[in-house]
Amino acid sequence: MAAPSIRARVRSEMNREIKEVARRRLAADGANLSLRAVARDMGMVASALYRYFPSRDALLTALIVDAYGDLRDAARTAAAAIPDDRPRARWLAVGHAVRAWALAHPAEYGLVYGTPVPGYSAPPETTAPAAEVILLLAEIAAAHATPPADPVPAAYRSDLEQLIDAQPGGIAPELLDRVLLAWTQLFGAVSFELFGRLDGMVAARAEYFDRHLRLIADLVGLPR
Amino acid sequence: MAAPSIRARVRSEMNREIKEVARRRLAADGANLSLRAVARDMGMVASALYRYFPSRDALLTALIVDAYGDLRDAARTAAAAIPDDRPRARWLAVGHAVRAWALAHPAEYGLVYGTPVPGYSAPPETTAPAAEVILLLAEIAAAHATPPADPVPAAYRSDLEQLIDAQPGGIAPELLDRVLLAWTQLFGAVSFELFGRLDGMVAARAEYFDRHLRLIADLVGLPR
DNA sequence: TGTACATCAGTGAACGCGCGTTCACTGATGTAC
DNA sequence: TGTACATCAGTGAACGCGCGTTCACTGATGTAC
Repeated sequence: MAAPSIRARVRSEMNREIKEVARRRLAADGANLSLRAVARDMGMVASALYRYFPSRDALLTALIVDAYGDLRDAARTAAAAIPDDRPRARWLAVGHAVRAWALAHPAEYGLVYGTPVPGYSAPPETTAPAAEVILLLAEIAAAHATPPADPVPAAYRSDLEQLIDAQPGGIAPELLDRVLLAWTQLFGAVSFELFGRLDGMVAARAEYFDRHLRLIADLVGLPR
Repeated sequence: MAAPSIRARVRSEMNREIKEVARRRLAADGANLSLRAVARDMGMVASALYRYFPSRDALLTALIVDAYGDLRDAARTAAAAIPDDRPRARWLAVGHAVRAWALAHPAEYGLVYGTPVPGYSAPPETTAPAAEVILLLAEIAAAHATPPADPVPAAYRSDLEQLIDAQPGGIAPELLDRVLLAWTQLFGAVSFELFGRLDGMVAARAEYFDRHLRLIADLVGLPR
């Protein structure tokens, strides 16, 4: 295979830089990304961006896919740093990594876990990356957790079974139930902090979040 | 006291109608409320709105205050419908009422519990109404719940003590801790559903939410 | 009860700004012979 | 190795739209005498 041409290398470097600049704009202005603002920051004319992304939505989509990927990497790295025989510590590490990533990249977090951007509907290519963190949580739980046996209502149970069919990994519905609940609560806690709901109430943010994580770990049945 | 003049009555009716129309626009377009769109929908010219609200932000603020009030009313009504000696049922009723209100008023919910609106910072008059649901949850819990004794980290404990000083109602810090956690998880679960995070995963939304609520009730220590 | 004046809701034009996207173009870089 | 041609990144003007806010104005409604 031939080495990529100079043009191709410059092109992909440009691609990267546009996204980088767009992330900064997102951080400054919130979710309403403006192509013209991105172009200004790059010292180009707005129409030049169309060489790289066919539309504003395409750029947004790329940012979303990147955000999921970054978040997954942060979570995976944190998990890998804890030995396999300390599942609870690993669980906590993943949770704290998710929070740390969100605090470091609030705009990207908002893009992905915040109010949907009006007029933008996430294309199918964003749905697979969206599930990555759940999968990681499920892995940790499946290997080590023993959730309390607890009957699951029928309609919801069939949702669980469909998920298990789609992503076979040998997890019991009862455990997947707990993993989903845990996943919802994990991101609920992060969003609350990030979107300012704790302002003026809880100053000890890290401690408060850690408390959530431990209760969630209990919920999933991870050994203490 | 004199009866309000016709002019005053018309004026307050107009005020009400503007907010009503704004809510509908919010529902259609998401959080980026446009004054001109509201004016169009009312069949007036945009500048006429300035007779009623001094700026777009003032209108947003009014909508936020109203939203908190509505949500509180929905929660209070649900609580009042359950006899005092069935605290767990009352708790579940409040939770389901919050979710139902959010599903019925997604835009207003997003305004209040979603990603902060860029360029708008909530003025102080919105902070008191924001706490209303917590207070209701705390009331139910304080009267009936016995949370597991559980040491609270020092920094976070002082947050709790400050909250108790600000709103004295004879609640123990250990219980307020659980109420805050419960409140975070309650709204986390609602937001997840509303912002589309469950799409393609959980179809049995009500059952899933109910599961959250029951676990949260356990967490707070409400008797079964 | 009638008249003069003040209040105030709503109009319409304008200011100055921002936006996404299109299009014909220039000029540099790469490719084929 | 040199030349002719194709590719393609970036420009700049333009289209058609939307926005919040201001301002002088008209005309109806209310108030004071």
